[in-house]
Amino acid sequence: MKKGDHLFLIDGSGFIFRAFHALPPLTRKSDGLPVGAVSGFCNMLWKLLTDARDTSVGVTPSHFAVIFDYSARTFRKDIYDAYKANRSAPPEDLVPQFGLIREATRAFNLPCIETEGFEADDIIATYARKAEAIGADVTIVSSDKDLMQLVTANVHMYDSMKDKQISIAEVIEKWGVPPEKMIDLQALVGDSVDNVPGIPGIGPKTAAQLLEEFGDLDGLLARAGEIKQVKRRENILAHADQARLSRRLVELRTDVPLDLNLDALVLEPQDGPRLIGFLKAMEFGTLTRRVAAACDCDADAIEPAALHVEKAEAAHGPDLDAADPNAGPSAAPPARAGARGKDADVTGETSPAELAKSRADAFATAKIDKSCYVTIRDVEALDDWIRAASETGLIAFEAEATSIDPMQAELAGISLSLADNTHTPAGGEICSAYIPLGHKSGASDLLGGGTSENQLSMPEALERLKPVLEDASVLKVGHNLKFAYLLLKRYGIVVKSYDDVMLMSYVLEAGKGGQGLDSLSERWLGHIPMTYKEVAGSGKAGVTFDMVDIEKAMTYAAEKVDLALRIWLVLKPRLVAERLTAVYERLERPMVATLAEMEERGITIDRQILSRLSGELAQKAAAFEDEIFQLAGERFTIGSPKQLGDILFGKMGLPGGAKTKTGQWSTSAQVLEELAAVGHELPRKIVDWRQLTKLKSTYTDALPGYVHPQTKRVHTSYSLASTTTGRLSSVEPNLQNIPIRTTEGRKIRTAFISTPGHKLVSADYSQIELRVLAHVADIPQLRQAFADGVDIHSMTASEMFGVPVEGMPADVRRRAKAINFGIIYGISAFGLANQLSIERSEAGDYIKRYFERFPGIRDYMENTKAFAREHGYVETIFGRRAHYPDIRSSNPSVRAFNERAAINAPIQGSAADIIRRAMVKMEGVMSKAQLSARMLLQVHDELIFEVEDAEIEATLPVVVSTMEQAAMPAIAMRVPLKVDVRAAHNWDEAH
DNA sequence: CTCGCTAGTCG
DNA sequence: CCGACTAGCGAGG
Repeated sequence: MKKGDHLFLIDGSGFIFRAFHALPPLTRKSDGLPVGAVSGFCNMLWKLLTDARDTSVGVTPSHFAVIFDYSARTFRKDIYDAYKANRSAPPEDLVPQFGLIREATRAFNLPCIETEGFEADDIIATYARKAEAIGADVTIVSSDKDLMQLVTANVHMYDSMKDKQISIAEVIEKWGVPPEKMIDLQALVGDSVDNVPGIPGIGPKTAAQLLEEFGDLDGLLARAGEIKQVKRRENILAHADQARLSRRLVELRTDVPLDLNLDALVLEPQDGPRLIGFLKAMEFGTLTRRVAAACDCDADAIEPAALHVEKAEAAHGPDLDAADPNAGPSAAPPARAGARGKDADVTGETSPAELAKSRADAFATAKIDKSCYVTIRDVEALDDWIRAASETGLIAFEAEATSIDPMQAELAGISLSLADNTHTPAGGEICSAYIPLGHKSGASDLLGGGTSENQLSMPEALERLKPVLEDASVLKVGHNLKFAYLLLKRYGIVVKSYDDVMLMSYVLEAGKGGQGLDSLSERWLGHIPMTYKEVAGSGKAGVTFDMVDIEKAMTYAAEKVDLALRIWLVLKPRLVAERLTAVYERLERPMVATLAEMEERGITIDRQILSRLSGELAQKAAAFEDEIFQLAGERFTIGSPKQLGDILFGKMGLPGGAKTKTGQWSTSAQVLEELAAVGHELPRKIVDWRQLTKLKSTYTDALPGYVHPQTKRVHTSYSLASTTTGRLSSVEPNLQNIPIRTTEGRKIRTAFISTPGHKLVSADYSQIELRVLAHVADIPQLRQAFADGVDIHSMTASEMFGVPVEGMPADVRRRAKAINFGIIYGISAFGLANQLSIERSEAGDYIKRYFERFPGIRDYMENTKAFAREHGYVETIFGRRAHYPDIRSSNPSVRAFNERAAINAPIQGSAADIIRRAMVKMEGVMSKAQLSARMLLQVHDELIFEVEDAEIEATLPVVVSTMEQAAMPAIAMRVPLKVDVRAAHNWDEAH
């Protein structure tokens, strides 16, 4: 150790007692072993080891040790027999945790120090003084007053639970004397807990005053006769020896023989797998996840460690304070160690599945009590909630705003929900609060409504909330967190460490129903929540949330977070039980921040181009309308399929083809094309008119309306949980269906442009779904074709029809291409016949021939169907599940439809997983390569970036390799992935 | 004003 | 034949 180093000394014994009383009585899930203090201890160590700079310690440790009391007689007992004789046995629930905390220390690869005959405090004192002598700085992690005598300019204390540093000034503030006089002060005051006698009638205030006047204890005892107060003078004179004895008891020894010298305390790197093994054995899921992420380990692959400590008897914890001190609504958070009911988790569960079940059962019937919801209107109450969140490390939150568009919304308020003990679901206290921040006075105010009275100022509240929202050691729970994430990012808060119950449910139940908070609440809690409409009205009578009466808003907002927290408690163990944690952690949760950033960036569109196109389309469409009315002999609504059908198949008597499922004549493009092909003029013009009006109404007219007033860009919103297969979807506007297949439509893409000095880069996977098929079904010819880089449709045509690839007629290839797509879609003769406009029997022959050539594909399809029938779901190569409950339907067409979807889902879903992996990795890859490329859009198999001109050349290969390697290392694909990439100033030319 | 239907855009 | 979203129409509240 040298000058400038920084030694952290953890008062392990002190921490155990304090954590035991301050933290919720957490028990290990599987056997009810009390582990609350161990959990708090591990979280603290992790935070100090990874994040100490961000705490109020403000420095990173170079040396680190955890010090414990050696549970035997100490030298103080020899001095004074009654020393610590008042101490009662530690609480029953704490006993097994002593050993576990020592194990935890070793699992963190930290020195675990204890010396017979000395208390932890003496060892700490010895190390601190030695380090100080060398010129190193010391932080003692403890809030014990007995250690305050050690504080100097270079030795500080740190209260980890309050995140507060204790330096000279804090000691003076608290005790009225500087640290070096703490020994004398304690000698005068005594300590009834430790049986340090002191002098009767002298408390901290008097002691400080006396020391101020007489300098120190010796000075005081020598001149005690000068004291005016009779009783006080007599007490001091009578108990002078007692005070001297007390001083010997409280003064810490700095000469303890040390087994490890200072250099041996140097901070060693973490042994990730070992630590994860311990944390898994303790069932500390959140911390396991964090550690795994930090050390880039796969937690799922690590076995829980075998603990050396004897497993305690599974027992209920003691019923601490039975009464709830916070009965009745108040703006105070639920008591930390307060009332708790039956601990449903301790009733003998042994497996994650059983825990998941008991949680689900407990919550399915738990009553939701809205009477405990509160409004936070003052800083004190807010601070109480924030402190409680920091202590429990878990809080549900939601941002309420004036719009469902996070790019336009203004914050109206924030709701919070805390559980006093996350492992006492049914009986535990879950309570919620709403912090109104931007509410306006009601509409009755003719002046238009000013800011409502009696709410916290938004900047002040956000300043206080920011640290906890950005604190990686406090898990934030929410529903559809991307909304709050993006909204708060606009307010300067970047939420760190979160769980999204919408995504958790999506991973568990995609295909089984909606993932809205209302659906989840009904499904898991049997509770139907208030609707937004009930609170804010709708349509003409609707108001923005900031105009809603605060009491009403509070109930609605507080209920939402209450539900989110309960759903989290139900779903979190289910993820583990169903072995879906990796899917959630790798493919879902990281997408929240990735997509929020893409949405925030948006893309520039050229409104002039769109406006010019709109004009052209309007002119052309008008010309078609005239001609259509001429040919029809009357004016009618061309856009009405019903009216159009009457004209074509009624009045004009054309041969009607297909009917829709409601019995109407179909006027689909396919029907009209067939009529046009046999020489009818009107259907052709209808088809053309439809194309023009579609382009105009859906794109050229609509897109400019989405340009953001401030950013001047278009910000789509991606939905992470609306498809069964794992694909994203894009809304408001949908930027995943911008035209490309016709030259007219394609022009719209020229309106998507890069900012000056930049280009748009489009990178798309080539044939990713067929490659996935070749991988999962393991088809030799397909694998070979992709390995050789040959045209896959030509290869298919060649195999099926015996036509050489060289000089293949375009039509033969077209048919093979349709068959290839059909295969991915769970082919049917009906569908293929429709697609190719051929007879169903002919399509059937094609399929038969295809399966003869590629029997592995038929096997894959049959196996997938059988799996889906048996399990009700299918899986992607990364383990994502897509559920098809109707695959067992007795209705043959419903069943067949579900079978086709089930065949398609692993293919489409695996491709979706691959591009998700690429997206999650992309940002880190770019920053590592010191490139500033910004990912803007995702279109299923394509990513669009905006890249500075000077960096294009360097960026393209990075994009390509990140995308092509995206399946690795989780899956080594049997076929290569191929990515095509181009840069240009607009999307049309880049694609 | 809401909702289902038809149609058409994309991968 | 798979997966999405949106516009316009028109029926029903």
